[in-house]
Amino acid sequence: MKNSFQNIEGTFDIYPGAQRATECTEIWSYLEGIIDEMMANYGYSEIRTPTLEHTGLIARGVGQTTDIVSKEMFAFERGNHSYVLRPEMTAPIMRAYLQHHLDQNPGVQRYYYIGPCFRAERPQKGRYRQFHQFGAEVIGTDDPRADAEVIALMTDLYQVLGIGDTTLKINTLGNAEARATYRDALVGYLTPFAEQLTQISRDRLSQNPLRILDTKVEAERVILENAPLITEYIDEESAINYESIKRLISSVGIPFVEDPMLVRGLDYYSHFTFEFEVKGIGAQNALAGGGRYDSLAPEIGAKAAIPAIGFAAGVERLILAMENQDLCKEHGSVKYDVWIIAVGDMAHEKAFQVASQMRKSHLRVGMELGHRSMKAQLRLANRANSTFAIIIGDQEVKADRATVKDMETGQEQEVFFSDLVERITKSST
RNA sequence: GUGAUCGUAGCUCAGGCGGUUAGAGCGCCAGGUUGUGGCCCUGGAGGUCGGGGGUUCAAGUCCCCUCGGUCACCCCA
Repeated sequence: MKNSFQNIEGTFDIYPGAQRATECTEIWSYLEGIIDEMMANYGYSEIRTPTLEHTGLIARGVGQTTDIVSKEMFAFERGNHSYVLRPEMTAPIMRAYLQHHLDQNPGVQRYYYIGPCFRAERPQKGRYRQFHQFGAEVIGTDDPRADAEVIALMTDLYQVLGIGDTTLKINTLGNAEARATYRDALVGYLTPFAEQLTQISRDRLSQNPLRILDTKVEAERVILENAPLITEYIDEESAINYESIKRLISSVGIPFVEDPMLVRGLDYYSHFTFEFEVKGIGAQNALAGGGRYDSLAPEIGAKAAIPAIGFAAGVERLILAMENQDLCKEHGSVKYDVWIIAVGDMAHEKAFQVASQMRKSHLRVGMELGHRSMKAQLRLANRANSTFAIIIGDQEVKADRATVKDMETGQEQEVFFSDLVERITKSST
């Protein structure tokens, strides 16, 4: 490249007309529009928090021993403070909730967000160093309907987008005591096999044994076949809630698969957890993941637990799934109502005024700004997919009439400048 | 962080075992039609062959380093 500056590894630009769907402005706009609409349908309000947070918030919230905190953070020092580019949004949102006493608002709080997150991993398909997440959080209730609601929300979104082939996996991790008992049982079971485990799993045996459950190493999976299941250790309240959630989502026709090995990699999850997967987007097939995180609030400064449930979904992965299922094509180009063609200095000024007037009437107006031939400008009108071309030359300025050309039929008509807006508005809607 | 693989025009790619001014298609610009798009024809612009170093009379081609892309492990959205 002649240009010596490039975007940083694992990041990418989003620009109009990009060949890759994940880099194409039009696809992003379309998707963001659908997400905003869906969230509004469900009564979720947008929340925006800073990209930068104190390192301590993330370390405490997400968990010191998680991979995200221990090796994937973009953190830096400045003055006496340590900052991070946020690797996820749930902890920041809970921080904002506590900081602004949002529990004082009436009723349960429902939020959604969309924005960039950062993790220092080696990039691959569906995984970038700067990536985008959108998600929803319901804070202030432990009612199973909240859990079922966020599931329904995601399911509806996939349906509206037309995405098929998704699998919903669900599990419950129980309360803290249940998990501790299970953890001991699992460690007890796995310790005799320690010699056969990978180094990573051996470390986890003492650090975070539940993480061993989703290993991909075949030998370890074989060992795990006879391991105790968390299902046998779940506390009664969790079990009842879990049954309610299953009943609720079944009652609205949402299929799911129970997976007792599903544990999420962030420390704040407890009770209900879930994950949406899709085929065909590479090894990183998790479209969205989430669960209940009642214990997050006290971890970052609240006096007591605050019941909450939410999920995070990857925007890039969603776009990859759309692309894979051929759902990106029709969102490729902007359609113009009119394209104004001006030849000559007098015409240029007139065209500027006409464009201004038409734009005030909410028409989509395109116009070239250089001094190019009529032929060239018509070609642009054609490429821009415009319904009409309005031709303004010396003749038109003198006659006080523009030539309006229907780009599909090729038919032309002379229209007084004063009647232009009305003429176009009538026929373009 | 580990590994594999790739890097030639804006894009997709050709360039046998090193050998003249590095090519094509698409796209872009202009003209063919002195004021008319799509199709067609003609022409043009655009490349220090990712970057640096080395071997050689000679490197896009061979060697080393480096920077990126892609994919997988790992992890997760």
